[in-house]
Amino acid sequence: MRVRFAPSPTGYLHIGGLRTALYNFLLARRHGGTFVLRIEDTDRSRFVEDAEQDILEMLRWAGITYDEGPITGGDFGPYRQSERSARYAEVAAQLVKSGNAYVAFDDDDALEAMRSRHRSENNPNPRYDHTTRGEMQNSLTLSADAVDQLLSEGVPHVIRLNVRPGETVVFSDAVRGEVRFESATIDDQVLIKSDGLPTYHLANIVDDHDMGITHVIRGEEWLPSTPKHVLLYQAMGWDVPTMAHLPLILSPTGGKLSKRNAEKQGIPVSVSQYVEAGYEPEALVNFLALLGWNPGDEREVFSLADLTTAFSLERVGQSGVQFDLQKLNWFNEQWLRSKASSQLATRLLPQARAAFGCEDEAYLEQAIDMMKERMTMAADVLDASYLFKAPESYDEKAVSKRWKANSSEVLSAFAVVLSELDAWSEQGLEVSLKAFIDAQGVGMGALMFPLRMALSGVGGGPSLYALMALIGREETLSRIKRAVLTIAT
RNA sequence: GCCGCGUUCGUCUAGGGGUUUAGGACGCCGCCCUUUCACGGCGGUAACACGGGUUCAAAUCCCGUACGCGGUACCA
Repeated sequence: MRVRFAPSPTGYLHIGGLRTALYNFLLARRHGGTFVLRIEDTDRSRFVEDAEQDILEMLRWAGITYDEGPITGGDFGPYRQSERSARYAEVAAQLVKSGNAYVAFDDDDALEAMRSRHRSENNPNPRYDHTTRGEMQNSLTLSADAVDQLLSEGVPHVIRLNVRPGETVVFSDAVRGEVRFESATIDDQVLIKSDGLPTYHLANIVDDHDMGITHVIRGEEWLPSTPKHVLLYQAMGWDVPTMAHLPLILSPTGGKLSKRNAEKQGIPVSVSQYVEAGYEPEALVNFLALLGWNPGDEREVFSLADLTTAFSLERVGQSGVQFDLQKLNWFNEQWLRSKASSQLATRLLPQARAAFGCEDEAYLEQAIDMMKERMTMAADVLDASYLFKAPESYDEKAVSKRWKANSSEVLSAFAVVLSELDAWSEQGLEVSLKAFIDAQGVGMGALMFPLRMALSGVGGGPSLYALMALIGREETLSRIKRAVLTIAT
């Protein structure tokens, strides 16, 4: 088995692209096959300089490795289409020779003229096909001499697929079963553009054949052009690989997950944006894997390794799937909790340093330990600024609701106990606090709430015993003192 | 317009003729746990697009309609 991911460097890696890459990768790993990365850079006008680099980086971030590709190399290289032009020209020439393709000289104006001649309400998009090619300038309508003449004069031209009407093109899709198209509904696709470079359709089938690709797994947007590809394989006498068209990822409202549309709804489309937002790679991979595929049982949390043993094309769904950020966040929480605090601390230290001047990785690790079950994103720990410095303000609503007349008094009395406490530890603090409220005859809340407010400035958060143990005696006393002064007045 | 693909809780989905009072997960709501907020536990909310047919029996098979999505470029 040989599969490939063949992105076009016309933009940064898209979330849907990552899923396609993932499914290809999983299938290859599952079956001991080979995963090829091929860069389809035949569109000079939309080429984005650093897109290829982004694609490579994002795959690496996600943990998706490939066996052959640009940089990596392999026996079927080169792996950038811009470096394989000669081969496409050769195949195109063969197709012309066998009558399966033809040369066409029509420029943009001629094309538009044809379209406006035929355009009507019932035919808003006239095609260059068997019904219209007879009225155009091509090697089917011109004499051989005229064609040679134009070619020798260097007149710009393209090569088009010669689609004969009256045939039914049938292929079997691993996800959808048998799919059929009438050839009369297929246009004479441009194979070689006037700049001499191939279109996707030609380059793709040539490379898939030459690289020995056995399974083509790609997005559903390619389904309508698959009959053209089948025709091309047949014209060259090549085997058609197994086709599998994945359901499209839709926006949360069901529309296309286009950049504009999605970002309006707060859904980033570039993988790099998820990296920047701080998502765990395992979470994105896990979420994406389940978007259009399921294991058939009730498991939901999968590592990449788990996925490689569970994945199969048979369990890929057929209908479009809506992107749900909340579910992604849930996966992120799951993965965050499974990670060692020490690992997260190492990662977050630079940010903690920038925000709070925190240089102590062990301290950060303890802070993460107590915050882990409250975090959606790793960096959430840094939002709890009270872990690193005294609160600058106190939540007014919470104060007015729960700061009582005796709160300052209780707090001040407890501060005395704290200043004399021998065992400054989570357990020691808990013991002394409980002894204190017993002795004072006050309720737990009468002390806990003012204390929480003094230490954190907010109404909710981690265990106060843990918090005091973390920030230390001096800081605890100073925060209490300050709160008593600030809130009481 | 035409061509293609699709349609089970709001979302991701299981189920593919009788096992179904249609199961799980996210979300939401409630209860419990609890100093708080979370975590966790328990419970609840909520779906077979519609119409025909086939069959003793249809969410499941067939046809039609509606709706959604994709394609209809010298983009990929």
